[in-house]
Amino acid sequence: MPRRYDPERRQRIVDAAIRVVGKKGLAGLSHRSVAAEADVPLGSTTYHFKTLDELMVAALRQTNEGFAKALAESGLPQSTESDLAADLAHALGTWLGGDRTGVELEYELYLAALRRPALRPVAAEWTEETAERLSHRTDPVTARALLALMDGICLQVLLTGAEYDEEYAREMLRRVLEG
Amino acid sequence: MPRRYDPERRQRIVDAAIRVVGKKGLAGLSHRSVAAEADVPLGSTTYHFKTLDELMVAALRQTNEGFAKALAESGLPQSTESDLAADLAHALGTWLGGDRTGVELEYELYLAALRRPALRPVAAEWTEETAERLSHRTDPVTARALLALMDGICLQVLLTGAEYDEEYAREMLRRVLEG
DNA sequence: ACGGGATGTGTACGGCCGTACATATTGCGC
DNA sequence: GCGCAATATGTACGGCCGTACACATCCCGT
Repeated sequence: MPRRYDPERRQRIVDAAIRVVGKKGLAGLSHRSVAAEADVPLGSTTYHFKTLDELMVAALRQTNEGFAKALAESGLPQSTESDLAADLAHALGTWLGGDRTGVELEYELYLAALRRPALRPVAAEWTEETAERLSHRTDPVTARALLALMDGICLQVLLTGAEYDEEYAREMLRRVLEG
Repeated sequence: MPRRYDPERRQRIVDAAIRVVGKKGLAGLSHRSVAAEADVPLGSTTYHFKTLDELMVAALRQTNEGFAKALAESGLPQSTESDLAADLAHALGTWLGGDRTGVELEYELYLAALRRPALRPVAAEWTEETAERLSHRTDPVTARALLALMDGICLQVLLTGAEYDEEYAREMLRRVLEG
């Protein structure tokens, strides 16, 4: 039974976990399904992640970092001159416009924290970090409200199947901003 | 094996399902767990609900109705004179203030619609109905934004473990209202 | 009152799950 | 090179799951 040393085994398992959640949903996540997706034996997933919660934490962290990077690349942090509401509405549009698999995955992991205490610190961390980024262009309290509104709008789009209306989002974000 | 005719069997099963989700989370919902909670044999749950999705739909509908009734009793629909933002913020406070089991249950079922197409019409229906109620005191577009903001605020409270800040909620709702 | 369809009940099967563990291989400090 | 800890692998066990099905019982139209 030949076996090679794999210094990135852990990372490959996390990547596989994200793919599994994207394809089959969080309910389809198991040590076995991840092992199959990552093409590693069952014992390998249980060795690196004693608990499914541990694996979810790693996956959620990774997806959060991915979104944060995408948000940073959209030029949001800087440019204190442009219209923040328009920028946010546009970023949301870009995010929701393409393949929604990533968005659904993000929210599914994010919302799993409702029932899994282990995930809650990660979710809270994410909210805090993002609010802090936005705080460069508005006050912290407003920043949190902007995030809340964006979350709510995303959920409405995802749950009702409605089209994303960027103008509507911009207008409502503007109202919160210019209260 | 004595067995009595039970004309409310189906309703009892739905009630049991809601209790199960409240206690063990959506992941703990199964034909067997519901049957045990409702004190009926396994075959009874599979007879009345061929699919778990069917059972979830019934449960989500019932919790939605419960919240809608609570919201109606809070006197929200009428009283076009009072401050709508304050009323909504207060209702949210009441809802979040007591036992959060009900709130978590509501959101868990609500958000399950992300991955379960069968639940999405119910979730969409709920959003539409509630927005329509609010439309009596503002325009429909603003009503949807108010709902989105309320959802986002609730999620932040539930996910970050922060205390609910009614003043903050009132202020942000006011901004959306008076934009 | 009687027959058929709706409802209730118990049991069994195969499948996926988490976990545990004995065993094999590898890396690395010494 | 040696040895020990870290890592990798395969297998097995018990548990919960959805589903199916045969059979019992009951309601209701006629």
